[in-house]
Amino acid sequence: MKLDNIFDSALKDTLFTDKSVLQISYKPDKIPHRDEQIEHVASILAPVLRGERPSNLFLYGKTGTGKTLSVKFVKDKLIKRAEEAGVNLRIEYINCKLQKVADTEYRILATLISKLGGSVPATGLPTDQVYSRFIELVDEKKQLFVIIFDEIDHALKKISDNFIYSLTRLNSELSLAQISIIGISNDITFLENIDPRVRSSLGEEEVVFPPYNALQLQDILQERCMDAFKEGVVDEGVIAKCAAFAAREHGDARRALDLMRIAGELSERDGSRKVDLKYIDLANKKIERDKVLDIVETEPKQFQLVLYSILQLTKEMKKKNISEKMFTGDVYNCYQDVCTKTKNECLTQRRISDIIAEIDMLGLINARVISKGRHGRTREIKHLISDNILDKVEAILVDGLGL
DNA sequence: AGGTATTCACATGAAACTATTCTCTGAGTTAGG
DNA sequence: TAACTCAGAGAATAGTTTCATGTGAATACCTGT
Repeated sequence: MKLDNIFDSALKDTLFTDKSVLQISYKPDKIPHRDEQIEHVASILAPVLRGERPSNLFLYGKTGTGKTLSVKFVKDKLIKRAEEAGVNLRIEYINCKLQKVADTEYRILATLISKLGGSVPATGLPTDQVYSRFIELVDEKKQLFVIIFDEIDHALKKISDNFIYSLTRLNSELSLAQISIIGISNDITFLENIDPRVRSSLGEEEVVFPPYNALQLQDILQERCMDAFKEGVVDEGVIAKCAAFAAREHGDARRALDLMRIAGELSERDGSRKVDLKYIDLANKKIERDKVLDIVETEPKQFQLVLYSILQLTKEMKKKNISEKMFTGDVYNCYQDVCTKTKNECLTQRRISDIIAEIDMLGLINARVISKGRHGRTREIKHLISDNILDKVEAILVDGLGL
């Protein structure tokens, strides 16, 4: 019986000792190649042990460079030491990217309050009341309060700058407690286009997390694989390749770990006793594939319509065997046809232009602005979806659009 | 031939409009005293 | 009477349209040799 085999192998032949080690949520007890940053952060925050307010701190670096991990690491140690030293210290971590948790001013305050042990209704209260409730709670005893805003750029896109600004100015209103803010962002340009007042108050100190290089990634993987996999399952070469893959993607450690985990899962499913080189390739494809499919599926209808039009046009071009270059105008015409056919409302060219630019940002298409001289300026568009998932993508689109 | 001016087909920006979701207020309701 | 609920006014927000302006180079048009 085939099923039995599957279940049997799931029970017996697992390659992992502890898969969670490779998951993002895992907190290792050492963080290789981040000593400098960790020390820096620690030295900035150290004054809390003397009961002084530390400077506000701003961290940036691309995804998967260990920002969150390092901060949490320092946070835990610091809390421990503060307890020993008898300092009243609170450090709260908030991820602004998680919608429903903290992507509006109100919600951020609400989460903070609930972490402080208070409670507010999920909705219905005026924001300034929540605000004063928060102040009240913080100020009820002498303490240092450090708030960590992860992915702060996400929040500030939606919320007005002066929320953070007023948070930083809050100290003057507090008599007993003191507040410090740690902002984490993976968009380096983010600080440049916000209110300068916020910039200077938030960025009293800055720490940059550079991307890992291939060798460092290799170290990290090595370390984790020792705990995650059984012995002899993963070869040196496999780790090296995995590191190389991730290093190409701006040194994203998260990516490297995902790759490793999925490669492990795939080879386990195959009943292999080792994680082979080929599984890294497979895993890479799978990640890519899942990412693309996920994007296509979750984008709004108008995006799907545009993407569908682009795919249709590519097909037509191939049939007629002309070069597969297409321009905004072509796409718009095709899009209009598709809209009438599917009875969707048709947006302006202006909007489609923006949508095309956005799909470009998502990496599904390549849209380059070129000038064709007398024949105007336009975008030259080409889709980047690899052939082996084209059918799947199309199926999703057809399904989603009710064609 | 070489230089300048035009012109195309959109790109890019700003402002206004619209529909939907959130916030906030006060009236009405409930339960306990 | 205090607490709670809930409808509807008003504000915030996202997505879009309208209007306006900008852009790079192939091409048309000169100009003097």
